Amino acid sequence: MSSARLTETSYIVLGLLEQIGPATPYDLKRMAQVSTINFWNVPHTQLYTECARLAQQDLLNEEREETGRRRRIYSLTGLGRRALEDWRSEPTEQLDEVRDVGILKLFFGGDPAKLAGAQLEAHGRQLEACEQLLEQLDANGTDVPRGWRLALEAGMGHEREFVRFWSGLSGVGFDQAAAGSA
Amino acid sequence: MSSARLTETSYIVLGLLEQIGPATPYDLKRMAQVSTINFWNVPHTQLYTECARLAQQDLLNEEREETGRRRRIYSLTGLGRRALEDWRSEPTEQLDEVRDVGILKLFFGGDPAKLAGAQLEAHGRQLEACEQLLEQLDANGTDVPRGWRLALEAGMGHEREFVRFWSGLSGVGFDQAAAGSA
DNA sequence: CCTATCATGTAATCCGTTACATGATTAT
DNA sequence: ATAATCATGTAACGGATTACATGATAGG
Repeated sequence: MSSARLTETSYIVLGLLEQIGPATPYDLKRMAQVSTINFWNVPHTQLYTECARLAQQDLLNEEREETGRRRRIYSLTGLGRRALEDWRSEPTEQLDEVRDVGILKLFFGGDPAKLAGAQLEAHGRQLEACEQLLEQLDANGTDVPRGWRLALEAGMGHEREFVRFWSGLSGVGFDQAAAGSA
Repeated sequence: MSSARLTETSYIVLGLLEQIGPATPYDLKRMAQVSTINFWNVPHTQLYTECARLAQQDLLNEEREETGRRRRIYSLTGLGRRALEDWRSEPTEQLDEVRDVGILKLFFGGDPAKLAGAQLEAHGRQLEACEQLLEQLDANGTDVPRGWRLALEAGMGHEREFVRFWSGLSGVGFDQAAAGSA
């Protein structure tokens, strides 16, 4: 009913619910941890509030367990399903920024070599984690959605690009970094 | 005085002020448009409020024009300069996500080929804009800070990676995208 | 002189983060 | 049983986006 705008977080909730069916916010959290977490993390508290918000707009159905914990269980309504489909089927030209604190420090005069050391370390670990996740996906065979794999590969591409970029700076001192093209 | 935490936006303001000296928020906006804007945009209204906030913490000095518009002019205090230096000289292992709506749609089942079309278009334009900016930087020769160029090159690397990724999907229909490794 | 656009700012709203808190479940 | 960790949430706060609004400047 209320016409508050839908954010990316909204679509993450709608999309996850479409894939697993009725679930609690906590279920969504666990699911996100092995899927979107690599490129779009959403803290668990937001999943609770976002589910409630979407329910208010009749995009989700909300039920409560009769017994015990009385957890809230959410599922897509027809309206929610349509909102998701509309969003998904509309290609976007939106360009999102690669907001990276390491690059920001570099921009404002941080020491390239020192930054590169820390960043290479971190991105290397991240890349390994991605590779492990990829293996898991492969192990599960065909029942993992196409998009999961594609998004993971996209993320890994950027990780490799980060590694490439920082590698070029890792041996470079303060002075040499200034040198332009030969 | 008040001990509110400093955000990346704070450091952008501090950093820009270090480079141009005393300036109004509007000056900062114009400066950002030819420098950080490519990888970290900050809306102009935030520059006004952020300057005020930093002044309250004694990180910036605030003066007002005597005449006419009575614009506020900000400059770094010693405290501000030190805060910037501390932040900048501390390498970070922080990994920021590449939150991209196109990838998100892909993840949730958007059509790879359709998305690729729109995304290639947009990223292609962006890459061109980067190249033009790079030429401008080169034209200005040596008085453009080292970090500007490095950050721009980092951004361009990611743009090229986007192009590479979506290119791989542009000819792919709904069905073929499912095919794994041979 | 009138209009349009640029310049400059304020205020409200809302999302997202952080802090906190308690009920289950498992391990020892 | 008790401690520790996992599960499940609520509430406060603050930064960021959006909407609005008015004063200068330039073009016609």
